[in-house]
Amino acid sequence: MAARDLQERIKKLIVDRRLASGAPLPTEPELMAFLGASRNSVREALKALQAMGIVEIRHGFGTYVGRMSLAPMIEGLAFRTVTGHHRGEDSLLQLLELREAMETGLVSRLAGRLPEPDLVELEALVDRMDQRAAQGTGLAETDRAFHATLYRGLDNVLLSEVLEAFWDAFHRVSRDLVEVPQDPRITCRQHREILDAVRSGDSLRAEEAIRDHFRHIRTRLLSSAPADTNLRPNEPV
Amino acid sequence: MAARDLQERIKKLIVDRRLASGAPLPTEPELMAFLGASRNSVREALKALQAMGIVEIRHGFGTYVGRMSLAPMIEGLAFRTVTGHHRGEDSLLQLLELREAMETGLVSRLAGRLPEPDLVELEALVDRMDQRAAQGTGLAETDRAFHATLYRGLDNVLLSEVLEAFWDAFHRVSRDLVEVPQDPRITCRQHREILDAVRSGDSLRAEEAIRDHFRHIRTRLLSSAPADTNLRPNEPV
DNA sequence: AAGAGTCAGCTGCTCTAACCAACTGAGCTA
DNA sequence: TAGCTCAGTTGGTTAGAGCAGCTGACTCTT
Repeated sequence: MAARDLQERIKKLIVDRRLASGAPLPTEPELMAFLGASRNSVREALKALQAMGIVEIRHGFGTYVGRMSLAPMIEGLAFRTVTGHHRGEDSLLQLLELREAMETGLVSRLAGRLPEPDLVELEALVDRMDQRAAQGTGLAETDRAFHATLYRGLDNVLLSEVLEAFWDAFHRVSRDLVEVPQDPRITCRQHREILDAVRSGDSLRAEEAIRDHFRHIRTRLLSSAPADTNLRPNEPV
Repeated sequence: MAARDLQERIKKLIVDRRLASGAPLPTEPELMAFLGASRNSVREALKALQAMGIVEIRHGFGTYVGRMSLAPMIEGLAFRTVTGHHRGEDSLLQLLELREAMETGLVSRLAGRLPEPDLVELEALVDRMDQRAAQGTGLAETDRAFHATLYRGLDNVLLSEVLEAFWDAFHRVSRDLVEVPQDPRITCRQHREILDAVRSGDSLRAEEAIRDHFRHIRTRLLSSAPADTNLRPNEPV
């Protein structure tokens, strides 16, 4: 009865006092007095809020209002996908489809509207991808950066974060769950095509380029071995 | 040091033992023994997992693997939006744009592909909306049901849940944060247009119908008074 | 014999009190 | 002045006791 309330009351405290991200919360003893609960209960509430990214706890320093990133969502999504996969559902494929649905819809409204600096940055990223592909290094980082930079142009922080969150969840799960046969050169070519299409301002071409990119990933996914040997659903943060 | 680990180890336990949603977890004493931690620490870890929807705790009964719904994500998103709004950001508008971006992209691929039973159900919903509009009753429920039923046809549970989550977050925040001038008849008309467009199989028309719907909501949002009187960021569940 | 009431036992929930560990900053020392 | 040390703050962890919700078997009544 009390526990659920404590969380709500702490959230209410944050809102009422207009505490911004990074602002310090009352210390545990202060919260005990304010909420009229034992230290234990207060801590459990804080832990739950921490798990939601609402609060950030620093040992020996204090508790602060969290940055409220979508990190907890990634955790939850990743875990959900892993368990679903183990139960024989196509959860990973669904996650990929979710990304595809969003990105195909979004890239078309980006076509021709991306400012030159962003295009340059994307160009540089694709070049870097080429280098890495030649070296045989992993493309994950640059791929993530490419997608992040691309949708930054939408001028909607929330939207960008959601897209990145889905990217993170997908890659974390697919890395741990399936053996993906890499194919760097094709990936590079597809990203360059996406970039060119966006630059040209041709919405349909851009959309098709994204769709092609995802089709490639999906194919790799479906043709991959389950590789279910050693489970490790999550890496330590 | 230990606390973060405990969560991971409990998650690992769920994965390793292939526990499905609803399956019982070890009791607190058993977890204490298994994890080699005190009761308190175990409980804090469980509370955090509960906040993420990974675990479900039933007083006097036991702890179980949770349904891993996106409810926690709604919580987090809603809170984030509320605090952002108070800080003068257009967080609520961003949330609405996020929904619009997703739905415009998705409705086009639904056009002409929705099975007849779903169309009938949508028809019934719009009729019900008409009734309620005439009575002056709230449209929220039927609106939610309409959008949920619409995207059910995508055959992607995750996608549907994400859309519903965004719907929930948006409506919860907008209900608490701004005074929205209702306009039931226009809303009804727009939903009927969406339905007709989808039924006709005309992708572009469907997309435009959705866009029109959101444009209407956005207008109401921007023209509304802040209504910042009595904050209540979240209702008790 | 069938039904309702009761109680013992599980479960998780809350509290108290003590100590451990990380960090800060004032004061001391070289 | 530069560096160290140490006291005081903060959160982290443990222990043990009692409270509260639920289940199932046992008993008493009908």
